Amino acid sequence: MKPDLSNALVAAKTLLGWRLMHDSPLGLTVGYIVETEAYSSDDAASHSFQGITQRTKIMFGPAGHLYVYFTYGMHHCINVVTGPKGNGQAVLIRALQPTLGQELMAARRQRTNQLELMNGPGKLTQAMGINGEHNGEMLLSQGPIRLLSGLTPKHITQTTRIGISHARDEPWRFYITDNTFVSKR
DNA sequence: GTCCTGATCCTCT
DNA sequence: GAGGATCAGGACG
Repeated sequence: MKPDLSNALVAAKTLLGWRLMHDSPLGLTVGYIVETEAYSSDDAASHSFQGITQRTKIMFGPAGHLYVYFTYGMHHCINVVTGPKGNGQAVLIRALQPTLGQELMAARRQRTNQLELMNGPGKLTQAMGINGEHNGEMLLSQGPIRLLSGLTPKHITQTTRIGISHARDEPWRFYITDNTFVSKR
């Protein structure tokens, strides 16, 4: 079973309720995807807007790969590449609900509050042990980081994206309604 | 709860 | 050289 990654907007909604798994040397961590943002090819807020660069070339590759970038001098964020090859779309994973490996997540995060393990894009990469080494990983095969089917959310809330200065009025952020593990309501 | 700030460095112009 | 798809902690109320 594979998610519909034909375009970023569809994929951002589809991926809610899917699980992200990382089978690392230290142990297994898994969480439900509860919050996403879509970044399209003609989107001024997208890293791909300026065209292919060393950093963004993964975004222009085939769908289903992991795009990892480093921001604010200290945080990694992860995206699922979507759309046709050469188009430059992706879905940012903003929050996960922990389901397996909470002890390892807590150790990596130096936090024990379950709600604060992965309720933000920088937090979840730290909790899951994902960094720049994983840029380009294939998520739909038997690699160390994978997408697994999960639940179908009852209700989805659509709203504007967080932390951007361009295209800030576009309602391209999605989260599972009433889920307590999202980054912000 | 809200607001403000410092930390810290990669990427592209 | 500027800016960034962030986070945590402190001040304040």
